[in-house]
Order: sequence, then C-alpha cells, then structure tokens
Amino acid sequence: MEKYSDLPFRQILKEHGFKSTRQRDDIVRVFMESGSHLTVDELYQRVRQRNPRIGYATVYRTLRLLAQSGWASSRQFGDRTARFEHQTEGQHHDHLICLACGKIVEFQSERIEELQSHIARKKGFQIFEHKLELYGRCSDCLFKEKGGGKKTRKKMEHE
Amino acid sequence: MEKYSDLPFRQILKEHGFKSTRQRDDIVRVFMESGSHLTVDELYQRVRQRNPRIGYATVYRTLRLLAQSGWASSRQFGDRTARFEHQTEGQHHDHLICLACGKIVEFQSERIEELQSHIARKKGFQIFEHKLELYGRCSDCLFKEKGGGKKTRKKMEHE
DNA sequence: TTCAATGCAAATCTTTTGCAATGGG
DNA sequence: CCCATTGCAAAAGATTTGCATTGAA
Repeated sequence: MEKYSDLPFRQILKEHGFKSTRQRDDIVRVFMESGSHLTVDELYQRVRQRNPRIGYATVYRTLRLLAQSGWASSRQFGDRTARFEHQTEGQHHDHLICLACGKIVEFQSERIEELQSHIARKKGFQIFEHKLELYGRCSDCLFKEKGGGKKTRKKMEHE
Repeated sequence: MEKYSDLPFRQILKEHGFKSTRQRDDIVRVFMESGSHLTVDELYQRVRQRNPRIGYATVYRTLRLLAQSGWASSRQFGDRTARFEHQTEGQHHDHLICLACGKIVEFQSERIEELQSHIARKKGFQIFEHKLELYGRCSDCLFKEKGGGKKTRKKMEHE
C-alpha cells in the first residue's frame, strides 16, 4: 500500500486551495489505475469496492476537479453517457470505436492535425481543440461476423 | 402553398408502411426549410408556430423516423443536447464550431478522409462513419475579443 | 372499421444542486 | 474552530414511454 500523501494530485489540490480528502484520494487512485474511457458509473462502482461510503455526487465533483486541472477529460461516444479519459500529457489523440464490441483504440495523426489547421485558417477559425472519432468494426468483430475464417488472413480489404 | 402530397417524404412513409399525418408533414416541412443543426426544442418551437397542437413527443418520434430513413442525422456538439442536421445526399461533412457564438460551419476534406481510412486499415478497423469537430473561435468573435480592430485586417495569424 | 399515430403526463437516464452533517487544515 | 467537502435526496434537463383518444387508410 502506497502512502496517500504520495499522490501528486494532492499537490494540485493544495496549490489551488482545495482540501485533500479520503474520497478524493480514492477516486483519483481508482481513476488513475483504470484503463481509460470509463463512464462515471463504472468509475463509481469501482471506487465503491474500495470505499463503499462514497456518494455518486462526489465522483462527479472529483471528476470535474480532475478535468479542471487537466488530468482528465470527458468525451461522448455515440451514446449519451460521458466517458472520462486520462489526459496524457498534452498529447492529443483521437479514437477508433468498434460499434460491435465497444472497443476503443486511440491513434494520432500529425498529418490530419495539419490539414485541420489548414482548413480552419481558410474558414477564419482559430482552433482550440478538436474531436475525431472513427466508428466501425474492429478486426476481431469483422472476423466473428464474416464467420469461420482462419485467424490470420492476408487480405481483408473491401472497397 | 404547396400541396402536402408533393412531399417526397410521404413516399418514404408509404413504402415502409407508415401513415402520413398532418403532424409529420408539418414537422418534416419545417425541418427541411430550416437551416441545419437545430435542437429538438428549436424545431419544436418552430413547428408550433405552424401548428400549435403538436406535442413534443411527436417531434422526437418524427425526427427518429427521418433519421431512420436517412433524411436526418443527430449530432452532439459539446453540450448534451442533440442537434439534427439534414443528411445531404450521402455527402459527408464535418464541422467547425465557434465556442463563443455557437456558429457552426461545415467543411469537407477528402485528404482527411483518405488519411482516416489509411489509419483505420493499419489498426484493423473498417470504418462506417466518422465525426470530426473542430472547436474554436470564428473570425467574427476573434475580432470582437481582441477588441476594436478595423473590420478588414490583412493578417490574423497567431501560432 | 381498425390499428397506427398522437398528446399528454409520467417515467427514465444522466448530471447537477441544496442542505444539514462531517472532517481537514 | 471554520468553512470546504460530503452524502443524500431532490432537482434539472433531455429523451422515451404508457395509455386512452384520434384519425388515416
């Protein structure tokens, strides 16, 4: 068990004049240990396992705190439930979302970002952030759907 | 006044075994005549001016119908309210959104779409659709914010 | 006539908020 | 000790649904 005081987030809280609490520690911990893209409810359930006395509202409030300090950010994929992801060091990334199994894969493309700035400039916009989401089927689900193919195929290009 | 029976959407309804009604006519009409990106409430308000006896639920249900037949599609920009846009003939387009005044400008980039397919292929995904949104400030708002500049400036490039 | 569509209100679902009780600094 | 934070429950906002009534075919 690590010491709570080791949590760097406590530092952030202090800097901004917020208090550190058992609840915030637990929520931040669980959030940090989790793979990204959790819904608030998923996070709440996991936090509850560690500390069953935590309220839903506290999870929301702490998540907002995390977002405000740049540690987390929220996204909506398709559905109307927000998902929170770790803010990976200013590194912007986008998402591939499998509509069949829900898998979310991150990617990054400098070329696309360049084109975006180019377009924005042409339209007179100054871009602060962007969201790019590609929805489709991941290869696992494609294989499952097409049925019975061997595991390793060479070609799977369709127009 | 055009004849209701001229509405091509009536054809779609019939083909799918749905009934044409005064309400559906009115809603589809107003939707078609409106600039895109209306919220349900905005559409509801406008439809009410034409036909005050229409219920909120009917607007939702008709919008779903429009979406299912490919005439409309819903999007969430930033906020948690859905906005509906016309489905412009299979022509995919993306959006620039001004965070200050809410203006939404559409654009299209074949180069970006190519890069997207390329990335998807590398990750083993097959893409069915995508969403790309650029959030920032439109030039109007940029001028307003920087204050007092002349209307027509030559340069406004910031890094 | 018949059953889909409507209007209304109530139900859901996600997120936010008011407030008395709690606990960090 | 003081006031920010918490937990709960209630509120709010968006969307959906149940059901008796209406109306298109």
